[in-house]
Amino acid sequence: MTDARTKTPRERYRTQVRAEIKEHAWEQIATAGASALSLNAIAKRMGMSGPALYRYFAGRDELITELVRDAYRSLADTFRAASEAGADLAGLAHALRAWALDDPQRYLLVFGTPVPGYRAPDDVTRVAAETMAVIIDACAALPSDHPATPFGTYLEGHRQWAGGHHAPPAVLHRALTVWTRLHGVLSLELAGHFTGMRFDPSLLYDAELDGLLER
Amino acid sequence: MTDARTKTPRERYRTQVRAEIKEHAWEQIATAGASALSLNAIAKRMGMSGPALYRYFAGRDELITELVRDAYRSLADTFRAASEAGADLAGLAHALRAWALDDPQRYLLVFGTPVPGYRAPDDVTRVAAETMAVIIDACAALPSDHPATPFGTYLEGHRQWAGGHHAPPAVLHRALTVWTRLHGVLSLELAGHFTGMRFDPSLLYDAELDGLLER
DNA sequence: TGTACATCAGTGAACGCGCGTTCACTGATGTAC
DNA sequence: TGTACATCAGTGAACGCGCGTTCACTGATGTAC
Repeated sequence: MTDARTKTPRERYRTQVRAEIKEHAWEQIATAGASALSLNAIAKRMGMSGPALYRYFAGRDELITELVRDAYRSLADTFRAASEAGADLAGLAHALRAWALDDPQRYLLVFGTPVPGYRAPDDVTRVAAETMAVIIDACAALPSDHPATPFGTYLEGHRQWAGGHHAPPAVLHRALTVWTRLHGVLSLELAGHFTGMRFDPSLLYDAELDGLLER
Repeated sequence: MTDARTKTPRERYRTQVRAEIKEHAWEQIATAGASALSLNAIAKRMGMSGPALYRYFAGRDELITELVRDAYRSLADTFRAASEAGADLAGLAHALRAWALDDPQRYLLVFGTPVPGYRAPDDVTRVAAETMAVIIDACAALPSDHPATPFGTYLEGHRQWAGGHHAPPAVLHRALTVWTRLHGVLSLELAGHFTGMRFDPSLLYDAELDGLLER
Protein backbone atom coordinates (compact mmCIF):
# COMPACT_ATOMS: atom_id res chain seq x y z
CA MET A 1 0.00 0.00 0.00
CA THR A 2 2.53 2.56 1.16
CA ASP A 3 5.12 0.49 -0.65
CA ALA A 4 7.79 2.50 -2.42
CA ARG A 5 6.93 0.79 -5.71
CA THR A 6 3.39 2.10 -5.62
CA LYS A 7 4.66 5.67 -5.47
CA THR A 8 4.39 7.72 -8.57
CA PRO A 9 7.53 9.54 -9.73
CA ARG A 10 5.99 12.78 -8.53
CA GLU A 11 5.43 11.38 -5.06
CA ARG A 12 8.96 10.09 -4.98
CA TYR A 13 10.27 13.49 -6.02
CA ARG A 14 8.16 15.18 -3.35
CA THR A 15 9.45 13.06 -0.51
CA GLN A 16 12.98 13.47 -1.77
CA VAL A 17 12.78 17.26 -1.84
CA ARG A 18 11.12 17.25 1.57
CA ALA A 19 14.05 15.23 2.88
CA GLU A 20 16.49 17.58 1.25
CA ILE A 21 14.83 20.58 2.86
CA LYS A 22 15.05 18.91 6.24
CA GLU A 23 18.71 18.13 5.70
CA HIS A 24 19.47 21.76 5.00
CA ALA A 25 17.38 22.70 8.01
CA TRP A 26 19.51 20.46 10.21
CA GLU A 27 22.67 21.97 8.81
CA GLN A 28 21.37 25.41 9.61
CA ILE A 29 20.31 24.39 13.11
CA ALA A 30 23.69 22.81 13.73
CA THR A 31 25.32 26.10 12.84
CA ALA A 32 23.15 28.74 14.45
CA GLY A 33 20.63 26.94 16.61
CA ALA A 34 16.96 26.25 16.19
CA SER A 35 15.79 29.79 16.82
CA ALA A 36 17.70 30.98 13.76
CA LEU A 37 16.01 28.53 11.40
CA SER A 38 14.80 30.40 8.32
CA LEU A 39 12.82 29.13 5.36
CA ASN A 40 14.25 31.74 3.04
CA ALA A 41 17.79 30.87 3.99
CA ILE A 42 17.15 27.20 3.36
CA ALA A 43 15.62 27.96 -0.02
CA LYS A 44 18.57 30.13 -0.97
CA ARG A 45 21.04 27.38 -0.12
CA MET A 46 19.03 24.96 -2.23
CA GLY A 47 19.05 27.34 -5.15
CA MET A 48 15.32 27.87 -4.96
CA SER A 49 13.12 30.82 -4.26
CA GLY A 50 11.63 31.17 -0.78
CA PRO A 51 7.97 30.59 -1.61
CA ALA A 52 8.83 27.28 -3.27
CA LEU A 53 9.17 25.65 0.13
CA TYR A 54 5.50 26.26 0.79
CA ARG A 55 4.80 23.44 -1.65
CA TYR A 56 6.38 21.13 0.94
CA PHE A 57 5.64 22.65 4.32
CA ALA A 58 2.74 24.75 5.46
CA GLY A 59 5.18 27.09 7.17
CA ARG A 60 8.10 27.40 9.51
CA ASP A 61 6.29 25.82 12.44
CA GLU A 62 5.37 22.70 10.52
CA LEU A 63 9.00 22.29 9.48
CA ILE A 64 10.19 22.58 13.07
CA THR A 65 7.53 20.13 14.19
CA GLU A 66 8.75 17.70 11.58
CA LEU A 67 12.35 18.10 12.75
CA VAL A 68 11.37 17.54 16.38
CA ARG A 69 9.42 14.47 15.38
CA ASP A 70 12.34 13.11 13.40
CA ALA A 71 14.72 13.74 16.27
CA TYR A 72 12.52 11.80 18.69
CA ARG A 73 12.14 9.04 16.14
CA SER A 74 15.85 8.89 15.55
CA LEU A 75 16.57 8.53 19.24
CA ALA A 76 13.89 5.91 19.67
CA ASP A 77 15.28 3.95 16.73
CA THR A 78 18.80 4.22 18.08
CA PHE A 79 17.65 2.89 21.42
CA ARG A 80 15.65 0.08 19.98
CA ALA A 81 18.48 -0.95 17.68
CA ALA A 82 20.94 -0.95 20.57
CA SER A 83 18.51 -2.87 22.72
CA GLU A 84 17.87 -5.49 20.06
CA ALA A 85 21.61 -5.85 19.61
CA GLY A 86 21.74 -6.91 23.23
CA ALA A 87 22.86 -3.65 24.84
CA ASP A 88 22.38 -3.33 28.58
CA LEU A 89 21.87 -0.04 30.43
CA ALA A 90 25.52 0.92 29.95
CA GLY A 91 25.19 0.24 26.25
CA LEU A 92 22.11 2.43 26.05
CA ALA A 93 23.86 5.22 27.90
CA HIS A 94 26.76 5.15 25.49
CA ALA A 95 24.38 5.04 22.57
CA LEU A 96 22.66 8.10 23.99
CA ARG A 97 25.90 10.01 24.33
CA ALA A 98 27.00 9.05 20.83
CA TRP A 99 23.64 10.16 19.47
CA ALA A 100 23.90 13.47 21.29
CA LEU A 101 27.48 14.21 20.23
CA ASP A 102 26.68 13.23 16.67
CA ASP A 103 24.50 16.33 16.41
CA PRO A 104 24.44 18.43 19.57
CA GLN A 105 21.80 20.83 18.30
CA ARG A 106 19.48 17.92 17.60
CA TYR A 107 19.79 16.87 21.21
CA LEU A 108 19.27 20.43 22.38
CA LEU A 109 16.28 20.87 20.10
CA VAL A 110 14.55 18.07 21.96
CA PHE A 111 15.92 18.33 25.50
CA GLY A 112 17.28 21.85 25.67
CA THR A 113 15.69 25.23 26.20
CA PRO A 114 12.33 25.16 24.43
CA VAL A 115 12.00 27.20 21.26
CA PRO A 116 10.00 30.22 22.42
CA GLY A 117 6.44 30.23 21.18
CA TYR A 118 6.69 26.73 19.82
CA ARG A 119 4.67 23.85 21.23
CA ALA A 120 5.58 20.26 20.50
CA PRO A 121 2.84 18.16 18.94
CA ASP A 122 1.17 15.58 21.13
CA ASP A 123 2.21 12.51 19.22
CA VAL A 124 5.88 12.99 20.06
CA THR A 125 5.12 12.14 23.68
CA ARG A 126 4.23 8.68 22.44
CA VAL A 127 7.67 8.32 20.89
CA ALA A 128 9.22 9.74 24.05
CA ALA A 129 7.42 7.09 26.07
CA GLU A 130 8.85 4.52 23.67
CA THR A 131 12.43 5.52 24.47
CA MET A 132 11.55 5.61 28.14
CA ALA A 133 10.24 2.05 27.93
CA VAL A 134 13.60 0.85 26.61
CA ILE A 135 15.36 2.46 29.54
CA ILE A 136 12.91 0.94 31.98
CA ASP A 137 13.49 -2.50 30.50
CA ALA A 138 17.23 -2.04 30.84
CA CYS A 139 16.83 -0.95 34.45
CA ALA A 140 14.64 -3.94 35.21
CA ALA A 141 17.34 -6.20 33.82
CA LEU A 142 20.00 -4.87 36.16
CA PRO A 143 21.45 -7.65 38.34
CA SER A 144 21.32 -5.56 41.51
CA ASP A 145 18.44 -5.72 43.95
CA HIS A 146 15.95 -2.89 43.84
CA PRO A 147 15.04 -1.59 47.27
CA ALA A 148 11.80 0.37 47.16
CA THR A 149 12.20 4.11 47.61
CA PRO A 150 9.58 6.53 48.91
CA PHE A 151 9.64 8.42 45.62
CA GLY A 152 9.43 5.13 43.74
CA THR A 153 6.24 4.09 45.49
CA TYR A 154 4.90 7.60 44.94
CA LEU A 155 5.67 7.17 41.26
CA GLU A 156 3.52 4.05 41.03
CA GLY A 157 0.44 6.25 40.94
CA HIS A 158 1.94 8.36 38.14
CA ARG A 159 3.21 5.97 35.54
CA GLN A 160 1.51 7.28 32.41
CA TRP A 161 4.87 8.64 31.23
CA ALA A 162 6.20 5.10 31.16
CA GLY A 163 3.61 4.21 28.54
CA GLY A 164 1.76 2.01 31.01
CA HIS A 165 4.89 -0.04 31.58
CA HIS A 166 4.56 -2.61 34.33
CA ALA A 167 7.64 -2.33 36.47
CA PRO A 168 8.25 -2.27 40.17
CA PRO A 169 8.37 1.22 41.72
CA ALA A 170 12.10 1.10 42.33
CA VAL A 171 12.69 0.41 38.65
CA LEU A 172 10.56 3.35 37.61
CA HIS A 173 12.49 5.56 39.97
CA ARG A 174 15.78 4.22 38.66
CA ALA A 175 14.79 4.83 35.05
CA LEU A 176 13.84 8.44 35.75
CA THR A 177 17.11 8.93 37.59
CA VAL A 178 19.05 7.50 34.69
CA TRP A 179 17.43 10.04 32.45
CA THR A 180 18.02 13.09 34.64
CA ARG A 181 21.59 12.21 35.59
CA LEU A 182 22.77 11.43 32.10
CA HIS A 183 21.03 14.52 30.82
CA GLY A 184 22.66 16.58 33.56
CA VAL A 185 26.15 15.72 32.37
CA LEU A 186 25.31 15.69 28.67
CA SER A 187 23.48 19.00 28.53
CA LEU A 188 26.22 20.83 30.43
CA GLU A 189 28.80 19.28 28.15
CA LEU A 190 26.92 20.22 24.99
CA ALA A 191 26.30 23.73 26.24
CA GLY A 192 30.04 24.08 26.64
CA HIS A 193 30.02 24.50 30.40
CA PHE A 194 32.93 22.12 30.90
CA THR A 195 35.23 23.71 28.33
CA GLY A 196 36.75 26.07 30.86
CA MET A 197 37.50 23.17 33.18
CA ARG A 198 40.12 20.92 31.76
CA PHE A 199 38.78 17.44 32.36
CA ASP A 200 37.36 14.95 29.92
CA PRO A 201 33.52 15.02 30.12
CA SER A 202 33.24 11.41 29.03
CA LEU A 203 34.95 10.35 32.25
CA LEU A 204 32.38 12.22 34.31
CA TYR A 205 29.65 10.66 32.20
CA ASP A 206 31.02 7.20 32.85
CA ALA A 207 31.40 7.94 36.54
CA GLU A 208 27.72 8.84 36.73
CA LEU A 209 26.87 5.75 34.77
CA ASP A 210 28.85 3.58 37.18
CA GLY A 211 26.83 5.00 40.06
CA LEU A 212 23.65 4.05 38.26
CA LEU A 213 24.76 0.50 37.55
CA GLU A 214 26.17 -0.40 40.91
CA ARG A 215 23.09 -0.31 43.05
CA MET B 1 35.26 56.70 46.08
CA THR B 2 32.48 54.83 44.32
CA ASP B 3 30.23 55.93 47.15
CA ALA B 4 26.71 56.84 46.08
CA ARG B 5 27.04 60.28 47.65
CA THR B 6 29.93 61.21 45.39
CA LYS B 7 27.79 60.54 42.34
CA THR B 8 26.51 63.48 40.41
CA PRO B 9 22.76 63.57 39.65
CA ARG B 10 23.58 62.75 36.06
CA GLU B 11 25.52 59.66 37.05
CA ARG B 12 22.71 58.60 39.32
CA TYR B 13 20.23 59.04 36.51
CA ARG B 14 22.43 57.06 34.16
CA THR B 15 22.73 54.06 36.45
CA GLN B 16 19.01 54.19 37.15
CA VAL B 17 18.05 54.14 33.49
CA ARG B 18 20.57 51.37 32.84
CA ALA B 19 18.89 49.35 35.58
CA GLU B 20 15.48 50.09 34.13
CA ILE B 21 16.59 48.90 30.70
CA LYS B 22 17.86 45.68 32.20
CA GLU B 23 14.60 45.15 34.05
CA HIS B 24 12.63 45.44 30.83
CA ALA B 25 15.15 43.14 29.18
CA TRP B 26 14.52 40.50 31.83
CA GLU B 27 10.78 40.84 31.40
CA GLN B 28 11.20 40.32 27.69
CA ILE B 29 13.48 37.32 28.20
CA ALA B 30 11.06 35.81 30.68
CA THR B 31 8.34 36.03 28.05
CA ALA B 32 10.01 35.03 24.82
CA GLY B 33 13.47 33.76 25.68
CA ALA B 34 16.88 35.30 25.28
CA SER B 35 17.10 34.87 21.52
CA ALA B 36 14.11 37.18 21.11
CA LEU B 37 15.68 40.05 23.04
CA SER B 38 15.32 43.26 21.03
CA LEU B 39 16.63 46.73 21.82
CA ASN B 40 13.88 48.40 19.85
CA ALA B 41 11.18 46.50 21.68
CA ILE B 42 12.67 47.46 25.03
CA ALA B 43 12.86 51.11 24.02
CA LYS B 44 9.26 51.05 22.86
CA ARG B 45 8.06 49.65 26.18
CA MET B 46 9.99 52.35 27.99
CA GLY B 47 8.42 55.02 25.85
CA MET B 48 11.70 55.91 24.22
CA SER B 49 13.05 55.73 20.72
CA GLY B 50 15.31 52.85 19.79
CA PRO B 51 18.57 54.74 19.31
CA ALA B 52 18.28 56.23 22.81
CA LEU B 53 19.45 52.94 24.31
CA TYR B 54 22.80 53.37 22.62
CA ARG B 55 23.55 56.02 25.23
CA TYR B 56 23.54 53.19 27.78
CA PHE B 57 24.75 50.11 25.96
CA ALA B 58 27.11 49.79 23.03
CA GLY B 59 24.71 47.34 21.44
CA ARG B 60 22.66 44.22 21.90
CA ASP B 61 25.62 42.04 22.72
CA GLU B 62 26.81 44.27 25.53
CA LEU B 63 23.33 44.22 27.04
CA ILE B 64 23.20 40.42 26.95
CA THR B 65 26.67 40.24 28.45
CA GLU B 66 25.52 42.48 31.26
CA LEU B 67 22.48 40.28 31.87
CA VAL B 68 24.58 37.13 31.95
CA ARG B 69 26.99 38.78 34.35
CA ASP B 70 24.14 39.86 36.61
CA ALA B 71 22.63 36.39 36.56
CA TYR B 72 25.91 34.81 37.66
CA ARG B 73 26.33 37.48 40.30
CA SER B 74 22.81 36.94 41.56
CA LEU B 75 23.35 33.22 41.94
CA ALA B 76 26.70 33.69 43.62
CA ASP B 77 25.15 36.17 46.07
CA THR B 78 22.26 33.83 46.76
CA PHE B 79 24.69 31.02 47.52
CA ARG B 80 26.92 33.11 49.70
CA ALA B 81 23.96 34.51 51.64
CA ALA B 82 22.59 31.02 52.21
CA SER B 83 25.99 29.76 53.22
CA GLU B 84 26.57 32.60 55.66
CA ALA B 85 23.14 31.94 57.12
CA GLY B 86 24.41 28.49 58.00
CA ALA B 87 22.88 26.49 55.15
CA ASP B 88 24.33 23.04 54.48
CA LEU B 89 24.36 21.29 51.10
CA ALA B 90 20.63 20.63 51.29
CA GLY B 91 20.04 24.29 52.03
CA LEU B 92 22.13 25.31 49.03
CA ALA B 93 20.27 22.90 46.81
CA HIS B 94 16.93 24.35 47.84
CA ALA B 95 18.27 27.87 47.40
CA LEU B 96 19.35 26.89 43.89
CA ARG B 97 15.94 25.53 43.01
CA ALA B 98 14.18 28.58 44.42
CA TRP B 99 16.52 30.82 42.46
CA ALA B 100 15.84 28.88 39.27
CA LEU B 101 12.06 28.80 39.67
CA ASP B 102 12.02 32.49 40.53
CA ASP B 103 13.01 33.26 36.97
CA PRO B 104 13.38 30.17 34.79
CA GLN B 105 14.68 32.07 31.79
CA ARG B 106 17.44 33.55 33.92
CA TYR B 107 18.54 30.04 34.82
CA LEU B 108 18.31 28.94 31.21
CA LEU B 109 20.24 31.98 30.02
CA VAL B 110 23.18 30.82 32.10
CA PHE B 111 22.90 27.03 32.07
CA GLY B 112 20.67 26.32 29.11
CA THR B 113 21.28 26.15 25.38
CA PRO B 114 23.83 28.83 24.56
CA VAL B 115 22.59 31.87 22.68
CA PRO B 116 23.87 31.22 19.16
CA GLY B 117 26.75 33.46 18.15
CA TYR B 118 27.15 34.82 21.64
CA ARG B 119 30.27 34.18 23.72
CA ALA B 120 30.27 34.77 27.45
CA PRO B 121 32.94 37.16 28.72
CA ASP B 122 35.86 35.67 30.59
CA ASP B 123 35.24 37.34 33.92
CA VAL B 124 32.00 35.41 34.48
CA THR B 125 33.99 32.22 34.87
CA ARG B 126 35.49 33.81 37.98
CA VAL B 127 32.01 34.28 39.42
CA ALA B 128 31.10 30.74 38.36
CA ALA B 129 34.11 29.46 40.27
CA GLU B 130 32.86 31.42 43.27
CA THR B 131 29.54 29.56 43.31
CA MET B 132 31.40 26.32 42.80
CA ALA B 133 33.58 27.04 45.81
CA VAL B 134 30.50 27.36 48.01
CA ILE B 135 29.27 23.98 46.83
CA ILE B 136 32.68 22.43 47.44
CA ASP B 137 32.73 23.80 50.98
CA ALA B 138 29.29 22.35 51.63
CA CYS B 139 30.39 18.99 50.28
CA ALA B 140 33.50 19.04 52.45
CA ALA B 141 31.30 19.66 55.48
CA LEU B 142 29.18 16.57 54.88
CA PRO B 143 29.32 14.18 57.83
CA SER B 144 29.72 11.12 55.63
CA ASP B 145 33.11 9.63 54.81
CA HIS B 146 34.51 10.33 51.38
CA PRO B 147 35.99 7.29 49.70
CA ALA B 148 38.31 8.30 46.90
CA THR B 149 36.99 7.58 43.41
CA PRO B 150 39.03 7.03 40.27
CA PHE B 151 37.47 10.06 38.65
CA GLY B 152 38.07 12.06 41.82
CA THR B 153 41.78 11.40 41.77
CA TYR B 154 41.83 12.17 38.05
CA LEU B 155 40.15 15.47 38.89
CA GLU B 156 42.96 16.47 41.23
CA GLY B 157 45.08 17.36 38.25
CA HIS B 158 42.29 19.49 36.80
CA ARG B 159 41.04 21.70 39.58
CA GLN B 160 41.27 25.15 37.98
CA TRP B 161 37.48 25.22 37.75
CA ALA B 162 37.30 25.04 41.53
CA GLY B 163 39.17 28.32 41.77
CA GLY B 164 42.21 26.62 43.23
CA HIS B 165 40.12 25.23 46.05
CA HIS B 166 42.01 22.81 48.26
CA ALA B 167 39.74 19.85 48.79
CA PRO B 168 40.27 16.11 48.71
CA PRO B 169 39.58 14.47 45.35
CA ALA B 170 36.41 12.78 46.55
CA VAL B 171 34.99 16.15 47.55
CA LEU B 172 35.76 17.67 44.16
CA HIS B 173 34.04 14.75 42.50
CA ARG B 174 31.07 15.07 44.83
CA ALA B 175 30.72 18.80 44.13
CA LEU B 176 30.72 18.25 40.37
CA THR B 177 28.15 15.51 40.78
CA VAL B 178 25.95 17.77 42.86
CA TRP B 179 26.01 20.28 40.08
CA THR B 180 25.23 17.89 37.23
CA ARG B 181 22.52 15.96 39.08
CA LEU B 182 20.64 18.99 40.33
CA HIS B 183 20.95 20.58 36.94
CA GLY B 184 19.67 17.40 35.33
CA VAL B 185 16.40 17.56 37.24
CA LEU B 186 16.08 21.34 37.20
CA SER B 187 16.71 21.86 33.51
CA LEU B 188 14.27 19.17 32.47
CA GLU B 189 11.69 20.64 34.82
CA LEU B 190 12.19 24.18 33.53
CA ALA B 191 12.10 23.03 29.94
CA GLY B 192 8.70 21.53 30.69
CA HIS B 193 9.70 17.92 30.09
CA PHE B 194 7.90 16.68 33.18
CA THR B 195 4.59 18.37 32.48
CA GLY B 196 3.28 15.42 30.53
CA MET B 197 4.11 13.10 33.39
CA ARG B 198 1.98 13.76 36.39
CA PHE B 199 4.40 13.73 39.30
CA ASP B 200 5.73 16.59 41.39
CA PRO B 201 9.25 17.53 40.18
CA SER B 202 10.24 18.81 43.60
CA LEU B 203 9.96 15.26 44.95
CA LEU B 204 12.35 14.00 42.30
CA TYR B 205 14.68 16.88 43.09
CA ASP B 206 14.64 16.00 46.77
CA ALA B 207 15.16 12.33 45.99
CA GLU B 208 18.28 13.19 44.04
CA LEU B 209 19.39 15.45 46.85
CA ASP B 210 18.95 12.64 49.35
CA GLY B 211 21.19 10.44 47.27
CA LEU B 212 23.85 13.13 47.33
CA LEU B 213 23.68 13.62 51.08
CA GLU B 214 23.66 10.02 52.17
CA ARG B 215 27.07 8.89 51.08
C1' DT C 1 0.33 6.93 -30.71
C1' DG C 2 -1.25 11.53 -30.48
C1' DT C 3 -3.76 15.15 -28.69
C1' DA C 4 -6.37 17.90 -24.97
C1' DC C 5 -6.46 18.72 -20.49
C1' DA C 6 -5.35 18.72 -15.51
C1' DT C 7 -1.97 18.74 -12.10
C1' DC C 8 1.60 20.70 -9.80
C1' DA C 9 6.60 22.52 -9.00
C1' DG C 10 8.70 26.70 -8.96
C1' DT C 11 9.21 31.93 -9.92
C1' DG C 12 9.15 36.84 -9.07
C1' DA C 13 6.96 40.63 -7.26
C1' DA C 14 4.93 42.38 -3.44
C1' DC C 15 3.30 43.25 1.55
C1' DG C 16 4.19 44.44 6.11
C1' DC C 17 7.10 43.81 9.60
C1' DG C 18 10.94 44.27 12.93
C1' DC C 19 15.64 44.19 13.53
C1' DG C 20 20.48 46.62 14.77
C1' DT C 21 22.72 50.54 13.98
C1' DT C 22 24.41 55.48 12.14
C1' DC C 23 23.84 60.20 11.99
C1' DA C 24 22.72 65.06 12.31
C1' DC C 25 20.17 67.51 15.20
C1' DT C 26 17.31 69.71 19.40
C1' DG C 27 16.80 70.92 23.95
C1' DA C 28 17.64 70.44 28.61
C1' DT C 29 21.04 70.14 32.34
C1' DG C 30 25.25 71.08 34.48
C1' DT C 31 29.79 73.91 34.83
C1' DA C 32 33.07 77.85 34.85
C1' DC C 33 33.94 82.40 35.21
C1' DT D 1 23.85 86.01 40.84
C1' DG D 2 24.13 86.02 35.93
C1' DT D 3 25.92 84.83 31.69
C1' DA D 4 28.61 81.87 28.21
C1' DC D 5 29.74 77.57 27.22
C1' DA D 6 30.14 72.47 27.35
C1' DT D 7 28.04 68.23 28.19
C1' DC D 8 24.90 64.88 27.25
C1' DA D 9 20.02 62.57 26.92
C1' DG D 10 16.92 61.76 23.56
C1' DT D 11 14.64 62.30 18.77
C1' DG D 12 13.50 61.26 14.01
C1' DA D 13 14.90 59.99 9.68
C1' DA D 14 17.38 56.85 7.24
C1' DC D 15 20.07 52.55 5.71
C1' DG D 16 20.21 47.87 4.64
C1' DC D 17 18.78 43.71 5.92
C1' DG D 18 16.12 39.40 6.48
C1' DC D 19 12.04 37.44 7.89
C1' DG D 20 7.28 34.74 6.92
C1' DT D 21 3.86 34.66 3.87
C1' DT D 22 0.34 35.68 -0.30
C1' DC D 23 -0.54 35.80 -4.97
C1' DA D 24 -0.85 35.60 -9.93
C1' DC D 25 1.63 33.46 -13.15
C1' DT D 26 4.81 30.18 -16.26
C1' DG D 27 6.25 25.94 -17.73
C1' DA D 28 7.03 21.24 -17.22
C1' DT D 29 5.10 16.70 -16.10
C1' DG D 30 1.61 13.38 -15.87
C1' DT D 31 -3.26 11.58 -17.27
C1' DA D 32 -7.36 10.40 -20.08
C1' DC D 33 -9.40 9.60 -24.17
